[in-house]
Amino acid sequence: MAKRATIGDVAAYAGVSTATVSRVLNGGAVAETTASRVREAVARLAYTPNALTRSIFAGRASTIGVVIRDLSSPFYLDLIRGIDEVAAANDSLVLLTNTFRQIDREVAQVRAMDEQRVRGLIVTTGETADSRTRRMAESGAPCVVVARTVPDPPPGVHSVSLDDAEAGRLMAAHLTGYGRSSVGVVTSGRRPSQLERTAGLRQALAERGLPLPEDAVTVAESETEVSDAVGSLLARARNRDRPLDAVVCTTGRLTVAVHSALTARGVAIPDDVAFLTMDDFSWAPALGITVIAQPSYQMGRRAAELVVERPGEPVTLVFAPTLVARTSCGEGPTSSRDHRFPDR
Amino acid sequence: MAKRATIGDVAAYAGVSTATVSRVLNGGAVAETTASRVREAVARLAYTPNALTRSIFAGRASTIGVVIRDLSSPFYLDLIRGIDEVAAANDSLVLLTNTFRQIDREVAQVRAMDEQRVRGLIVTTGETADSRTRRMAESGAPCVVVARTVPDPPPGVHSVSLDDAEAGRLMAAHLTGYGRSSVGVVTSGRRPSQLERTAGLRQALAERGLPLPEDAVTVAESETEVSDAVGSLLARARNRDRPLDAVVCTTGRLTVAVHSALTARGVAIPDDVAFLTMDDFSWAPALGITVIAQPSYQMGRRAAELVVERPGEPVTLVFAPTLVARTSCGEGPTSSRDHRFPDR
DNA sequence: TTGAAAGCGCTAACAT
DNA sequence: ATGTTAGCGCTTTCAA
Repeated sequence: MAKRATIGDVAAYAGVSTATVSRVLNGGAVAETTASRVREAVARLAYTPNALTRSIFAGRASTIGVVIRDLSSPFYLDLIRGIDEVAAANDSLVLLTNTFRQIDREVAQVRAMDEQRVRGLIVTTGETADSRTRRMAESGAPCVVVARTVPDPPPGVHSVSLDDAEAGRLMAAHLTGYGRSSVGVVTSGRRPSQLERTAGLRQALAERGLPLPEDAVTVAESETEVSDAVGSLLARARNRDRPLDAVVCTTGRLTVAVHSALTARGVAIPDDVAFLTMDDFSWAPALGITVIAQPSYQMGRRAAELVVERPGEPVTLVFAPTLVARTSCGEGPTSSRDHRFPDR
Repeated sequence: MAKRATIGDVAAYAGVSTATVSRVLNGGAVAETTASRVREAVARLAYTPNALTRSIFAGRASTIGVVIRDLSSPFYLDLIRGIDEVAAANDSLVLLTNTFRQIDREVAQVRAMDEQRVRGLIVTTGETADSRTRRMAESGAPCVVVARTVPDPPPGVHSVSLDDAEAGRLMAAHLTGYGRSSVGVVTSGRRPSQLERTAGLRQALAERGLPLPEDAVTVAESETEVSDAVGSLLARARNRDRPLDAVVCTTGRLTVAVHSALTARGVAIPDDVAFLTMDDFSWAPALGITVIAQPSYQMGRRAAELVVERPGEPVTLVFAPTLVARTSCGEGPTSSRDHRFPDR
């Protein structure tokens, strides 16, 4: 196992001091003849500077930490792509971890990022990790919370999120515009974003004189729970005068599962029920599924830019959702060509 | 911007030496009373050890570098999930970059990983970066090449790949078993894996007396080129006695595009042509698309394990592809229930 | 223009 | 059981 050349080796080989080598590497005043001798030595010894040691001086690493809850969600994938692009343009690498939706991992991983002295942190975690992100921000590492707003953020703590209530409202407007009035919801738990989407939907429905009763909202934490959730929605409707004519899914993660559960039960989309879900995805055009899209790639870019640009005041960025109409809610008044996905 | 507490601050606060603090942190022999005083100081000062400085001693960071060609491919996503899982179990973080299929980025990013003194590297790059990975391996950072085998690998350089020729053979066997004989291929360029899949397909077809002429194989590098590729396949078939009855796509990245191109031209699957593609994906069951699946998650795990376990001899792991039969090649002899995806 | 030397935050011999 | 000291690989004064 060959030892790596250090700056000292290069200096010795070139017959200069380490200070001189450092200068030619980082651009100081060096005579051209000396410099070329050093470059020669660098090449000969295949010297690769140690970024770790370098960071010790800067006080911080050049990496951007990213803690993702669920790598399998298309939203997060595009988010990462956006982050990565900005990082690459700023000579940063991305230190990535996946929490697999486990809170204890979230905390451990944010701590690990802190230990790595990341230049900044982008997290999609719950509030549990907030105390640490605050401390990190204090010590000079900007933290950007994604998919959630932070109440009363201190300097250095920013957030990038979607206008979730508006997403719910868009859903209501679209559905009612297509003549649907009895909506069932599959949602995925207690996260603020989930709750606000449902709340926005409920409010906008109410404004149109349509109630969204509590038992028309079912919770499915995982894909396996979706089938039951959809079943209960369908069963509930059967006991009423007004049959279910629309199913809304508030998280892109469960789109496949909800769609499958509906299809498996012989429900025709959109003839029996309209189907409307969150987050655009590559197969949505082919399947004709109408979605509320988040500009996830842009959100990733902006999050990374906040890390790089380190604004003095806390920044709260709320992005607007857009509805991409296809055919899963029926053929409606306006039918425009659909070439919206992908958005890069 | 509050300065961070260092080990020296903790030592001073607790009235001990830095060596003692280091011992309680890393488990040396310390009197319980002293230790608790130190822990108290750690808590008071919110001391978080600097992993960077630590790595300087170890000679290496605790991070695993991962260079991915295309984050948007489902194959790579699951690969990363596997890597991340193993990394987390070994107190490692994943340093991730996306090359966006640009060769110059590949080289720069592998170099960046080297500078970060990653504990090991997992790359999906072309041969261009091989000289560097060899050097990294020499200096003690195991490198695992994914989706490609490395000819004559030196110690520390491993590979994890799919038996691509076998994938092609599986395709041929399935298609012919379902009575298809005139196959068209959409492939994505000159990568070895792509070529071998086509070669395997051609060979197995030939064994059954079915030629796969050169012009039945079209290349589409990007999604936008797919429509033309599919068009030329269809046009070519029209000028022959035997119409096209199967379309094969050799890369999961282009599945949507090929499927859409076919559908847009009014081609019925599987009635007009059978459709067979690479890589399982979450919508495949719903769409009834038959695929050749790679155990991408397992491949990620094994790749990361090679980094962690650092075997002395070069390891070449070739995984077997499996065909997941659904309905896109027609209803065939054996129809088994399909619950294969996901595989975690 | 260049070198000597101090020091970044931490660990690991070596003493005590 | 604890402290002292010498680095790890690099940058950066401060002199020369």
